[in-house]
Amino acid sequence: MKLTSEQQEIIERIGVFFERKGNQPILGRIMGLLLVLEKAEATFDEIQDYLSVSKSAVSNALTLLQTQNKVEYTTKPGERKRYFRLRVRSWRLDMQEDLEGIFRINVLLKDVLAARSSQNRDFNNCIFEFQSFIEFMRIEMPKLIEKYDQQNS
Amino acid sequence: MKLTSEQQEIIERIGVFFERKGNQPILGRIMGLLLVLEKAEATFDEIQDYLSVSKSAVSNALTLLQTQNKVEYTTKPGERKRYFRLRVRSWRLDMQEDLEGIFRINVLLKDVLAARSSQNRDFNNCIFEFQSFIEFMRIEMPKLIEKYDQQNS
DNA sequence: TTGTTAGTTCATAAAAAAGAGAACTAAAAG
DNA sequence: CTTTTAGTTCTCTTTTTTATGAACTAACAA
Repeated sequence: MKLTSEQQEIIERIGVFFERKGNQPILGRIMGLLLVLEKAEATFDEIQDYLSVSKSAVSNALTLLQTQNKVEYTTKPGERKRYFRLRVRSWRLDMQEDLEGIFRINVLLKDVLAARSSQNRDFNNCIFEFQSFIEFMRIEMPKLIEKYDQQNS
Repeated sequence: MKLTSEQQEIIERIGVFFERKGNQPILGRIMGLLLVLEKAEATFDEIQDYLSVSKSAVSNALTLLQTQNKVEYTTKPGERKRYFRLRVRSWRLDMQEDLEGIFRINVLLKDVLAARSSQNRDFNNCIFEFQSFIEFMRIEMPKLIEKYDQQNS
């Protein structure tokens, strides 16, 4: 089975997206592949074939994706192969973590302020204001998520 | 002038924070340095001294930070040196961009859905739900920011 | 027991990123 | 002008990342 050029293009774009988050290229492409395949799953060697990468690269990538809870596998009775697929359910948590990651500058800025004398009031204030803004967002974000869940229940 | 070990430690932590966002190590350290210095500014060679890196590394890093609008410089009458400092005011916009970056998976997932047949309904639904969640966040986030600005005006 | 399949591990090659240091340039100072 | 200062650019080395291919292992199959 071959991928359409539309599928290939999406895989590359998703690859780049995850690569920019600090993952190695193959990880993103595997995610893309599993998103794009109709069955939404693939065996080890299918992944190898579709993406034309080496066994070891696939093995390492899958191990990583599994420890990151992004991928899991099932087996089928009487078959030795594993069928790998995305754990889409966990993505919302992943995204919340990503957001937390952005907001984590907050902690650093608090420490910066603690380490600074009160000498340069203007600058300190500037930092403080930004830091308050993040604190606000950090507190409101969970409320927003709650709101969403109430709307959709 | 020397940095205290507390200052050095904060610089490293801020360095790592920015490095993990995909910037090269020196960029983050320069940001950290400018956050930690009482004057909140430094000349080219002060940066070199404090961080003990080469001229070229400082030059490249500063150029980059300036094109990213993270740093600017002023000059003082009768002096040829430039005084580099952070553009803290723009950080809120930067952060909004970072958030947008996270939410951009949304667009990709829409394209994924468009490229998929209706064959695998379960999976499609799963993607669609996640995608709706992001769309919700993406719409609500600006409102949240507005709310903050109203509270603090 | 021997073979086969499915995947892992290890040693290394290839490519990319980060940074150093010297040569260079532009502008102001003497 | 010539010199000095401040910063830039270029070349090359070091380090890190990414991926390959071959050897290896575990489990089941014949």
